[in-house]
Amino acid sequence: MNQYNNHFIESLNLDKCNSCPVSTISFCTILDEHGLEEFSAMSTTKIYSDSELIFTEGKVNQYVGSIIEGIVKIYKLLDDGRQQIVSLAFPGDLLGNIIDPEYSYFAEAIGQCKICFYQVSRINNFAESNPLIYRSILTKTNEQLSDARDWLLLLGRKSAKEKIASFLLLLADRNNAKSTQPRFKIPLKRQEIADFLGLTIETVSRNFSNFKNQQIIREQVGHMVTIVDFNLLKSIS
Amino acid sequence: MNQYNNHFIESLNLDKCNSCPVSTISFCTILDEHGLEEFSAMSTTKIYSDSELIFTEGKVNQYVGSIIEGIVKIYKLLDDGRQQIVSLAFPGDLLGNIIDPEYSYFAEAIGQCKICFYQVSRINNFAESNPLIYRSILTKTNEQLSDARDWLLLLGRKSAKEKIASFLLLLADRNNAKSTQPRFKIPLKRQEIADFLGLTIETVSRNFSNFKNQQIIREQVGHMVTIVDFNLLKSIS
DNA sequence: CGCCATTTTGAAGGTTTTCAATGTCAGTGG
DNA sequence: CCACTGACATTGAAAACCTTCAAAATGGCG
Repeated sequence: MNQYNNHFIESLNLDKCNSCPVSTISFCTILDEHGLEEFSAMSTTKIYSDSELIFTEGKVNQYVGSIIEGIVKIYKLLDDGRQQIVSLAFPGDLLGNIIDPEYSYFAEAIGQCKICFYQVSRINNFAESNPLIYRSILTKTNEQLSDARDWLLLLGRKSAKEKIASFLLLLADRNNAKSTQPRFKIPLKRQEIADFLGLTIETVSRNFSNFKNQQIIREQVGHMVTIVDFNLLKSIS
Repeated sequence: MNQYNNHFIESLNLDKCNSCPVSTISFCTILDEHGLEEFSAMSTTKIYSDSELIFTEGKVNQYVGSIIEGIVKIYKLLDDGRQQIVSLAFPGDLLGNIIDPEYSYFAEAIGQCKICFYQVSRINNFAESNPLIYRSILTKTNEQLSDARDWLLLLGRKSAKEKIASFLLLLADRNNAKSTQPRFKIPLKRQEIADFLGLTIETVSRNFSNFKNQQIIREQVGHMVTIVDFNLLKSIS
């Protein structure tokens, strides 16, 4: 009975990874079957609903996660409440890190999110026999660094119009919308777009209106947007 | 003769690391004596003079470096020449990465710099027998990511005045100036400060003038600066 | 001393923000 | 079914902040 039960749990774990939609892009993808078996046994999957907090700045860094479904916004706050979104994390992206003693930002679900969590301490134990997991985490971290630096250029040097154009192209890219007229859902509210682009909600709204008037984009119900003139948008960005 | 020569070279390499001023903070610090011996044999030290280019965007990523002396600015450019400094790298900091196929930014020496280089391919070979080097690189990369995200908040949400204050405090911190009235050299020209803070040179100059008039800072010849009212500066930032 | 790069300062202008009001839309209850 | 509500988005007008353009001042160095 006990034996059967253990076997059952292990099967479940392996099934979980085998059926995981991000198994080929998450940081765990480098593991072989043996490593994955051990690794999957360490994981806990959790579902968050819209606007739920996942990490809080200042709290002890106990868990890292891998996003399975949904989008997570990573943001920082100033004392007076001004907010800056420093990253949007999509499925396959790593949430948190295994280095810092505490979280240095907030993470919040945008819409429903499914996240696969690991204890930081257990990852480090695991790494003793599977050190390549460090390289895999490094790869993910390096991507985030590269994205962050691209965004520094945007925040520091681009105009509002250029920022909005870049934002739309980023979303098109993240949605793998390869058509000449990509169509996708904008997952952020106007205020969140503003907090991502370092603008006010009014400036965001005005620039969206301009793009719509100039027929560069079209917006349908439910925040669906179509990029009508992709090349023009690219040259603006 | 050959034997003697080989031994001489190995001694030189070990000496190099033993006398290295950043041996306790660079990413190579985790290596034991054996690892360090092999590692140091892979390294090449190079000296750059002021304004010399170290990396160029788009070039194949062949080398990573560890800064031994001096400061390096990492920056990105827009097509029309607008520039954004995305990082200032100090002694002990890692330059470049071992993941990307090519450099995605420019790196330029600020003043004279001494840098210890390693071939990316050789680091990866080395890691096969010393995988913990990945964790060490991860730690450095993670720091850079954290700094980049702090800077996103600054660029996106702070006023010019707050930016200048934050910049001064950053320099004080990097100079380990723990006095109540820290004093240090500003290594950047006004234009570079502007490119770091997402401002124009005139705005930077005006805000420096304001701080000087309000006796918050004092500036001496040779870009030496004293923070007179540290707490005020902190509350402004 | 004079040159050149750099910095500072002034005045005008523009972009973005702020403040305020209006508009839209989905959900709720009369 | 439609009015009401509250959250979110848009629009307008004025103000603020930062930039742009221009000129003067400073400072290092031959």
